[in-house]
Amino acid sequence: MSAETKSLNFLEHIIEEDLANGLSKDKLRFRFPPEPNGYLHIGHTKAIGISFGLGEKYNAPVNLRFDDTNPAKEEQEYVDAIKEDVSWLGYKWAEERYSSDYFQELYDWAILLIKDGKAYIDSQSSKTMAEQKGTPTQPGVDGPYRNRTIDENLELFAKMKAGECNEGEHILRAKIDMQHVNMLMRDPLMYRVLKKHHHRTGNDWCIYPMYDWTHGESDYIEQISHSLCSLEFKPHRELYDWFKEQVHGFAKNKYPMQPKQREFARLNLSYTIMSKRKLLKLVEEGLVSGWNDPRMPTISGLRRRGYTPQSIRKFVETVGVAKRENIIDVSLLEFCIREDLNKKAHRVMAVLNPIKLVITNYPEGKEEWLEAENSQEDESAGFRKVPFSRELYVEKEDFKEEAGSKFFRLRLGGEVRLKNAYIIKAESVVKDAQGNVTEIHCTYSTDTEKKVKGTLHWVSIKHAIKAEVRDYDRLFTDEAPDSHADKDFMEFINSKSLKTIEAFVEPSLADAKIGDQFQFQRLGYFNVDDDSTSKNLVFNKTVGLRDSWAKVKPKENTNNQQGNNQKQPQQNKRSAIDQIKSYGKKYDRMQDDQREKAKAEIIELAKSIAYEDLEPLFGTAVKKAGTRIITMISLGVLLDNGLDKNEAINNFITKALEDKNELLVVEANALL
RNA sequence: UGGCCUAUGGUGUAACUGGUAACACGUCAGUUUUUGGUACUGAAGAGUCUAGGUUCGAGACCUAGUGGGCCAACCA
Repeated sequence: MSAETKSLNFLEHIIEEDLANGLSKDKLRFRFPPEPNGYLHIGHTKAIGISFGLGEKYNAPVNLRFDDTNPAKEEQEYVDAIKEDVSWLGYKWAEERYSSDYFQELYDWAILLIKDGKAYIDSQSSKTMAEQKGTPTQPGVDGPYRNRTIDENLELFAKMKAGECNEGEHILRAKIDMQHVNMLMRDPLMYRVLKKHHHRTGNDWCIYPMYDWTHGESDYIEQISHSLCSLEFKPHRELYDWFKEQVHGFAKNKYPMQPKQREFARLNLSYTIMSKRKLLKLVEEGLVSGWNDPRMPTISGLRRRGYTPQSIRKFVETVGVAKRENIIDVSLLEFCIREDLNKKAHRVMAVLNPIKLVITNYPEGKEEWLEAENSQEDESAGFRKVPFSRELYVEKEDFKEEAGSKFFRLRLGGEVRLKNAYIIKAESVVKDAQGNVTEIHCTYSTDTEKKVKGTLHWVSIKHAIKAEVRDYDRLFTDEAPDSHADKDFMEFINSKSLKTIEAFVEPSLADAKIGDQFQFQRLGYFNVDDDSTSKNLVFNKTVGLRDSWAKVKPKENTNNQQGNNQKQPQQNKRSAIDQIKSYGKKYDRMQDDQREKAKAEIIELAKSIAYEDLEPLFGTAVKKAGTRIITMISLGVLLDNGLDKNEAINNFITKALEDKNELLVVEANALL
């Protein structure tokens, strides 16, 4: 129960080990370093949660650092949005920093590196340099400028900085090793000429440092103890360390601690994408209303949709941290927001798909204001009044003329409770020319103690307020839209991801404010959208309630069968021989009937394997009887299909006959 | 023809320096219920990718294989 019993993730293990090895706890310092070139998304909340979470756990400072070294892509708008999102999540950064704060210091160090013979000016085109770089499997070759004199390098670098060079004319690169197995170590670029206005440094600079040179040294300047980033930066670590060691040589008095980069797997969510570039495309092509469209996986989108900071933090916490690729099921995110809103949201009644219901024995013109509980989860939530009258709206789905015993809602002749009101009985219906029910006529009873199976929500027609409700579906139809080599993620766009509904809500909602959150009873959680006005209320459906009725309900579930589709391909993906092998692991421990089934499966699978697949298993260790048995069974199938016995087969069988495992002996005998 | 990372129920994470798998979501069933919600109780579901090795003992350590990911932007 207590926090200390919770097991540590691998990053915490690393930190604990460092502390045990003498790192002082007050030296711990982390950072979250976004590039201000887009909005933060749910994937970033993992990185944020890790670094800020560690900060909270160890009471260590966490800087928010904008990695702003590419003026071509970065904008103040993004800086502001990022700050808003991080604050909204409830995290407090120790200091707001910018990589651009360090341009001068970085430049000074670059000169020292040149003087050390560790960096040089290259003056070739990017294309020829790329060619000289080789490929992951082929080493690179040295370029013609690699051995320029230090003086010449210094002079050219100064000219670059002075604005005397054009973009692409010269660059500064580190002198490491063009034959290095790690491509990043093949004389990486440190500076390029970029005659662009920077959102903070204006036109002060016309050379800008590259990521590898900037990022590590920014960590170093800020004396970050653990620099945590996602897995794709793993290859950069070697370079990170190389730069760090060079600079530490000049600056160890000023900056004693050398940071340590460690990498974790980024978060992926099913049915959405996590790439700023691709999200930008959705925005630019108008497929969503903006970065904060409620369907977007951005923090601002989730916020507008009605997700709370607590729910997102809980989500990130439950997801955990490790180093393997993952796709997290959206149902976990949905669980987190339901759990949070269940405690907080007040219950109200709203009818999204109305049908008129008339209570024939309720006097015309009469109205009553009935007491309704705001939340059964929170006693302090109190009560409100809801108006009741002769004519109501209820959900179309809640009525059927005839229905099976599993249908707890209203049917002709059946009784049902109206939430917060009376028990009614359906007596008759009115139909239009096409035979559609347009009105349900009921009688009511004031005996509310009576037990009935169903309870319906409703709204008094006379008092109800019209409201716009936006119902969202997932943005993509594929579980992993950007993981297909042969298909573009845009092909999986769900064209029906937004449904606008004209709904009727109870009058207490008249003064709901933007951002207010409610549970529309029996339907789900909804919040008041930014577009809402007092004249035209707009609600977003944050998430539906868990709905066990939907699972029982026959057919008509059109697009909710994704769950089944997944299992098949996963199994089919394993080759027959692998499936057979996995039977082998447990074969000798199975119950008789299970074993019969398994054997039949194995015989089936064995028909599609080759002898070459099987032969290596002849050498299986004696103690692994199961594997040897399944091998024997499979071998039998191959022999039946015309395979000739050879030396290896005979040896395998002979050896098996002497085994102490009876099952194996039986199978071996069968092959004689 | 390379290097690095990774492999545990449907999903995600655990298992302290080796002692035969736990938690959450999801699924199923029951109880409660003026929400087919919530809460509570219970169940099913993996023997840890494969093979070999070290060991009294391996999910953990070693080797090889297989699957997945990353690495050749004057992006970060």
